[in-house]
Order: sequence, then C-alpha cells, then structure tokens
Amino acid sequence: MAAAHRTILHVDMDAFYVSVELRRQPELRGQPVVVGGPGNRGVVAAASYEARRYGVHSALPSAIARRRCPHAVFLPGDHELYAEVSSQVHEIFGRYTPLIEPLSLDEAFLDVSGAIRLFGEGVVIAQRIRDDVSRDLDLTCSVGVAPNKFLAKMASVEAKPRANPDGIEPGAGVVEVRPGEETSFLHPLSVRRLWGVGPKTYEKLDRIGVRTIGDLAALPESTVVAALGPSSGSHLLALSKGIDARPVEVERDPKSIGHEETYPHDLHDLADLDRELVRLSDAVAGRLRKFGSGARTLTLKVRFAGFRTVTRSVTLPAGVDTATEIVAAMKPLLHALDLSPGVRLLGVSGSNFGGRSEQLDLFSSQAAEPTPDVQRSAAAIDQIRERFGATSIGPASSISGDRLRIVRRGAQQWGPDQQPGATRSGEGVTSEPTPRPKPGDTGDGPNGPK
DNA sequence: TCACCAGTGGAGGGTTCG
DNA sequence: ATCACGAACCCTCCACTG
Repeated sequence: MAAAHRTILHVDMDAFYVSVELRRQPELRGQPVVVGGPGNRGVVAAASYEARRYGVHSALPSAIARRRCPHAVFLPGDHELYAEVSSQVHEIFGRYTPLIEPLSLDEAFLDVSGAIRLFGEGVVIAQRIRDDVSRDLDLTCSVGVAPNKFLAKMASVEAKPRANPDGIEPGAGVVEVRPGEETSFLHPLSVRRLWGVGPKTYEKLDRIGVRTIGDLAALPESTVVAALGPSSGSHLLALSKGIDARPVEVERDPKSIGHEETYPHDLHDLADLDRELVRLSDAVAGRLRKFGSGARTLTLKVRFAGFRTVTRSVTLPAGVDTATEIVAAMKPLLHALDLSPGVRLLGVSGSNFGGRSEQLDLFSSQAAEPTPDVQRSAAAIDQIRERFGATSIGPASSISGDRLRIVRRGAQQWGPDQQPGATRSGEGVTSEPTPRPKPGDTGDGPNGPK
C-alpha cells in the first residue's frame, strides 16, 4: 500500500551558472555578474544577487540588463561546463534516493519518502544535501520540503536569498511545508505564484475577482472551469488547495525534438532561408536518429521582423529521420509564406514519434532490410561526427557563400552574439538542447505578491 | 437533404515553464 | 522601443467517419 503521505524535495541551485563561473573567477565574487547572450537580441540566463539588486534577472533582454547595471561583468556562458557540474549535483542527490526528476540543469525534484528511515526526516535530508553540495562542489542551493511537488517548489522559493535595492538577504536554505499546513502557507500568496498562472491566466482570474490563492480555492469548480477551461481549471483549483498527486518521474521520453534560431539580422534572401532550413533540419534529423525514432509530424516555425510568429505543420504517413526528408517536407511550407517582411527566427521540430529508425551500423554490412541511400548516408554522417566532432561534416547546402568554413553556429543558447563582422565556428548543432533562464529564480522580480 | 452526435486526428495558435 | 531557446500542454476549428 502507498505511504500515508510522501516527502518530496525541490532542490534549486542559487544563481547556478553565475556561481559556477565564480568558482573559476573568484575575483568576481561580490560583484554584479551576468551570464547570457551578449548581443542586442540576447537575454540574461543568470544573474548574481549583486546584479539582481539593480533589477537584472533571468530572461531579461541583455540590452536592458546593460542599461540597468552598466558596471556588471557579462559572461557568455559555458553550457557544457554547467551540464558537467549539474551531473555532479545529480550524483549527490543519488546518495539519498534514486527517485530524481531533473527539471533543468539547476533544479530537481526528489522523492525521499523511502529514505527517511535511513537518513532522517525530509528537512534533515535537505540540510545534508545542502552540506554535501557546499562541501564537495563549493556551491549553494535552496531546498523546499513538502508532501507534493507543487508545495515543495513553492517552499524552495521561500528558502532562497533575496536581493533588494538596499542589499541581499540570505535565505533560510531549507523551508518545509508540513502536512496540515498547506492552506495556511498557500492561501495568502498571490495567485500569480501558482504553477501555470502566467500573465494571461492572471488577467482572466483578476477579472473574476481572484487575487490570492485563497480566493481561488474558495470558488466552486464550475466557476473556475468556465473561466479557464476544464483541464487548466480543475488542475489549478486542485493546486490552490495544496493538492498535487503527480509523481516524481525519473525518466520521461521527449514528445518533440526541435531546433530554432534567432538571427542577428533579419533574413530576406530566400537562398539564405533555404540554407538555414537545411541546417536546422540536419540538426533535428541527427537528434532524431540519436533518439532512435522517426517523426511523423514536422513543424516549421517562422518569426517575422515585428515578432509575428506562425507555425506550419505536416503529418506524414511514416516517421522520417533524415535531413533530406525533413527539408523536402518543410521547404514547400516555407515557400508558401509571404517572407517579404524579413525573417527573425526560423525553427524546425519533429513530433508524433513512432516511425522506423534502427541505428544502422555502417561498417558491418548486415542491414536487415534493403536500405535507402539517404538512410545509409545519414548513418555515415553520424559516425563521422562521432569520431571527428560535430563540425567535421555538414550538408553542402549549409556552407555559406562568402566563406569556406561550414557554418554551424547551432546550440545557440541565449541569442545571437550579434557582432555583425565576426565569424563564429562554434559547437555543432547536434549537441544537447539548450537550457533555460528562469524569471522566477530571483524570488521577487518584477511581479511579486501584490 | 438536413441536423445532430460522438470520436478521432490534424492543423494552427497560444500560454507557460525553465 | 527590447524579448533566446526547447519543450509541454491546452484550446479551437475543421474534416472525416459512422
């Protein structure tokens, strides 16, 4: 039988990317430091608490961050290093429970219900994890302890340090919401804090007089469902009462795989767009093969100058996993659009998995079925990249006219570097998907409790 | 022929999160 | 006066089937 209640931890690293940078540049400690895309079209991925005092926070456009805090040190970011450190953090979690659900490089849920006999209460485990992380990795984190994921996440926010214009308040480090305390903890908070309430949903709730989580919890389900729809409505109402039965899920298969890129300058030339389409398709195809499944549905995303965004999709009879096939499906969709305003962003993604794609072994010629050339050459490309690096080979049509280098900027994380003249060779597009900046990390930010 | 119903899957857009 | 990237989920509309 299931336990009477679970003990869930939400662990959130403090200013993660910045803190990792400070380990190798200790002379920057105590200064405002920002990690993110430096260009005009970039955003902040992480800000030190010193920088947050000036209103700099995750997802803030870099241009604004620079204005708010001109003396801040801006660093470009090193995703590979953060991933490496993240796995070391993960290893520490593993000392206490195998039930770990990573939310991003710097956040995870842990179900420690079964670890209490061995290590002590939830808060004890939380503190031990903080001690381990501090001692072994020289990093700090904040931990929420609660009977479910939602409350644990809310609690970790309360546990965090806070930056105001006047200074930095250290956080409690660990905050627990005990069974029975759910509503007293939750109800005074702004409904904006609910997981799933963004600006639009807040607007709808505001119109029916809901400001706090308590306001929402007091409403009949029919009212909430009428305002927000059946799915979101009943879900948010449950959360407002502190109810969240979602389990900590150790491994979840992705439901879509895609790449998109914002360009330092809007693209007008169809040849440029076609070339970019090939590049993105090639990146997606490579990841589909690595994942071991073809995508039946392919979606093209175009953001025009002026920010209007459209998507166009097709569903094929069978899954595909080669650049050739993806380009063949996407090109007509792209060409059917009026591209005259100029294109700011292009994206390609695959979903609806299930098509064929066994990893073909190029050099042992025992392919089970007769293999189309496209697939055999795709497998060859994967192997060459495996051996010689992601930039070693790319589609001929992704080579830009004015230089002989294969242009694979790919794995662009927080926006274009901008610098119009500078060439950038960079990492292959086939690397892992990009992480996140998160506005909520600051604890208060632009929209605190009203 | 029309209207309606329920279910399904696709297309397109929107919202939210990290 | 500036807004990245990757992914999940939701909603609405529509075509089609029976």
